[in-house]
Amino acid sequence: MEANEIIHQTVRLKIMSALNTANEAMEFTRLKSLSGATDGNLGSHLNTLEGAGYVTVEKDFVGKKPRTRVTITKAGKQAFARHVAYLRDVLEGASTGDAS
Amino acid sequence: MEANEIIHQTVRLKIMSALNTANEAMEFTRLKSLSGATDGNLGSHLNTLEGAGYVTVEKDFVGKKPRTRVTITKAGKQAFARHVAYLRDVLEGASTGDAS
DNA sequence: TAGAGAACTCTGTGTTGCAGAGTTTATATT
DNA sequence: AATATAAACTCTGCAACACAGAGTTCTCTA
Repeated sequence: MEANEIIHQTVRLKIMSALNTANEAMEFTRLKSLSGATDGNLGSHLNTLEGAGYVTVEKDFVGKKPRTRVTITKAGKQAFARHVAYLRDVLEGASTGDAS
Repeated sequence: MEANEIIHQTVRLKIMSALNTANEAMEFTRLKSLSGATDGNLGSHLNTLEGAGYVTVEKDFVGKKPRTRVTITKAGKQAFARHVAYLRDVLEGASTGDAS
């Protein structure tokens, strides 16, 4: 089993976990305070996740304020679940892994 | 709670987890096959971990062959346990964290 | 008109991770 | 004696990354 380096990165791991748990769209602002990232940084991480097909990003306006909402995709959920399984494996020494 | 970036890196996470589980010295060669890292890379990761005080590295000779053995320290065990707790927190959405 | 907030994009800097080459020491092989 | 092999490195690039911070667009509010 292999680590998913896209998901493993700490900021993205927080984002993916939050989205996975929420199971519904979350706002940019929410993710920002949750992850502690700056605007630019968060935008870039979301681009990475979107590029991987793990999240979708929708922009609309509420009244006149822009709103960006992020939702985890099916592929994202699967990749996340797989990575969590990988972590469990590694952390519990469950892998008897001798790759030699 | 904060991520431990030293431990979080995938190769080092594997190493720390293996050492923590083994609870005794492990050989360089073993860690190499286990982590999949190249010689140089593994050496450098071990330096990082040693520099952080998470492992001790002992060199000796068995017969005439050099042997490097790596052992997790008390501080290493603590840091590892804390990071695992952090991961559990993040992964289970246990942190209601709003850092705003 | 002057802020303020949302959600960026862009640029620059510093840090990493990694492969691969070269090094040391010692044994085994021819 | 010469060669090869193994262990465990160090060193040198290179490419990717994370991050801060500045600048931008749009709109509302004071």
